[in-house]
Amino acid sequence: MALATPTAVVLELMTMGQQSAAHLRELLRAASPPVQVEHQALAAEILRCCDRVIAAVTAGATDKKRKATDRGATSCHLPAAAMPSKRRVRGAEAHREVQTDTTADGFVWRKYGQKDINGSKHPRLYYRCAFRGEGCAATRRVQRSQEEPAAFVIAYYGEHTCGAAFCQQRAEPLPPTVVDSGSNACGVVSAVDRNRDSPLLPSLGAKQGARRHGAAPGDTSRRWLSPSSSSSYSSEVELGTSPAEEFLDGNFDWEWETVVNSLSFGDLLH
DNA sequence: GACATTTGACCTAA
DNA sequence: TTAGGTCAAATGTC
Repeated sequence: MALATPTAVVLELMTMGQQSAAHLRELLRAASPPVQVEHQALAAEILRCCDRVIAAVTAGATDKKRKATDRGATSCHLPAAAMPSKRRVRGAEAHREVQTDTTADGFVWRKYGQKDINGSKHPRLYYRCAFRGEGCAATRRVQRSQEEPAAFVIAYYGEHTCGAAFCQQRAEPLPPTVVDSGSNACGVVSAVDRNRDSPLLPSLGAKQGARRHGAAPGDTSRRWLSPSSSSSYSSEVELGTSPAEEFLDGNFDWEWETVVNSLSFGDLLH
């Protein structure tokens, strides 16, 4: 999904959200019997947030044009996370997505770095495909939007050869989708905690087991166990958790958990 | 003990 | 020279 500039994407999404919120507000106003005042206030609050984000992004874009020759992202109102990469010449050209609440995309990623970025209060996280050892060179860069904490700007680099080759060789393909907690700043209970006792996901929380079985090969190879060497390799689900407090503190230090469960994907997804 | 994550250092493009 | 991207040793967790 190749998108336009991140700024355009954010604007488009926020405009959609704004329209939806406005629609919701009108529905609540016209509701019969009348809904509670708090509900209307909530819709109005959502609308205000959208307005503010759009205003901020628009201002940032204007500022960016004005300072086109200025390298410093710090001087720009636009969140650094939404800025086009100033440089990314290693590897294939990226495409970029903005996702809300989740960074899950159906692939298994391994974090290999984190960097504080100038002008952004949230660090940028670097992931590479967990199956790098199988020759998959895909990487991605994840950064939470400064203006919209629930939104992640995710840039992808390289192509997944694991999905096309490695995964298809297996009787049990990698999950085509991901169970994700919906990392956000709204105090959502982490998926791990939620699922730990779930009868559907009996082995969630068996983090160590996930590491031993699921884990990705290659990379700094001495520490990576090839899935093909594991007799009990099973489906993996990547879960992102983001304690609201930590995020609000600007730490953005959520933990990615790679969790193995013994269920089929069909079971997992239904 | 085995593995994932963290984080400081290094590399390199702009 | 600066700062984004990556590496790899140290550390933490199970």
